[in-house]
Amino acid sequence: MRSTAEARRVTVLNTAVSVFARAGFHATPVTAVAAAAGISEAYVFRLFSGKLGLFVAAAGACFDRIADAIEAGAERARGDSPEEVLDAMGGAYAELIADRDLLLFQVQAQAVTDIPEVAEAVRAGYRRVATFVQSRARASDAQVQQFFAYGQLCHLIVTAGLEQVPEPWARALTAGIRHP
Amino acid sequence: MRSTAEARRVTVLNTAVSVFARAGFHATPVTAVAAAAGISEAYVFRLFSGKLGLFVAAAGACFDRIADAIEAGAERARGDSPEEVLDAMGGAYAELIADRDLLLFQVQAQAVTDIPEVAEAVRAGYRRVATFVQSRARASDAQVQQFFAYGQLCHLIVTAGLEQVPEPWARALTAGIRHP
DNA sequence: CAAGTGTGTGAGTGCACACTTACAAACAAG
DNA sequence: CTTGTTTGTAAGTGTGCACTCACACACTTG
Repeated sequence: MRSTAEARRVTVLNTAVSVFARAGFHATPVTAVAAAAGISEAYVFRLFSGKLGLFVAAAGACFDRIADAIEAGAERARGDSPEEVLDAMGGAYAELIADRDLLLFQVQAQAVTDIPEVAEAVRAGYRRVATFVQSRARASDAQVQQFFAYGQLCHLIVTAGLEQVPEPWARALTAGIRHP
Repeated sequence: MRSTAEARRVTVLNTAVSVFARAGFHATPVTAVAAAAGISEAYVFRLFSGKLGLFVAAAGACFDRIADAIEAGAERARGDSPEEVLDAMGGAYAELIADRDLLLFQVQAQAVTDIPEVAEAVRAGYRRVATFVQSRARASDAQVQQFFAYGQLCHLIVTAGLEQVPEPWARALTAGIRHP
């Protein structure tokens, strides 16, 4: 049974990302993530230092998964040009967030950046992803900026459910965004 | 004293935007907006149908102010080309969100779109703004999309406090964004 | 087997907060 | 002045939830 606690932490973290993604930090009781993880609320509190510690750790797990996916995507690029590599990264990201948990968790995390620990976790996450994108794709500042701008646009499209809106303005905002 | 209630609603709504902007829907008690507005909590509940009604009404007020600012900005455009009009609109928006309340409220609203009434309010807000931008600037779908993508990027820059980060990746993301 | 260590929980505790109700003062109309 | 309406509040009420603690089972080590 050695070190099962560490294994627990990993599974709890992944379920925490999914559960927090739906209603956010303040609206989801830790009972909810405990139940989803199949353990008691008390044990979650033993595994993590309070609800905030759990959320911050979940943010780390979330950005880890995103960074891994983008790094893997870069490997599948057809060529070496910034455009090709960025395109491959974008495709990998689009594929990853198809289930929406990772995207919605990012939105929830950004909403509670008034908590310093969360703000730092968000910065750390984007630091990792952005530095990798910039160095790996050898992209210009403007290209990196555009990459993230359209990534953030996805947040709006998904949270507002714009794929379901047939009106022209919504079609304009969602045009060309990969499989939403 | 006739119809002071309606005037109250307006002032409460504007303070509600500011107060909700800081910590979001679930983390701000209606006591907080009541205190900021200088009235009792009980009266807020009489003026609006529950906390949710207050938040949805505040969202309406928030998007009204944004739409008004962008419409006014469009009037100040130097020329009639889509680029010039979009630039003027962007400038007006940048100026408006200098105090951050309107920007942060949008982030908070997007975070609670799991509540259908909020999702509809967000859609209604973007419907108004996006249709105006598209028709007034006579911009292409791609231009409108880019306009909103970089608007969403501002959400990330502000919530994560990227203006304060001197590292290259953060400089790339904030490059050229007007006075943050 | 006894003692220790790590994994796990049930049953609280206390507090914050959404919402209500009963009541009061200001003002208007007859 | 009385009656009615609107603006406003103080003082609850009930509930949900973060966090704790005492306790139990599993497994190891000597």
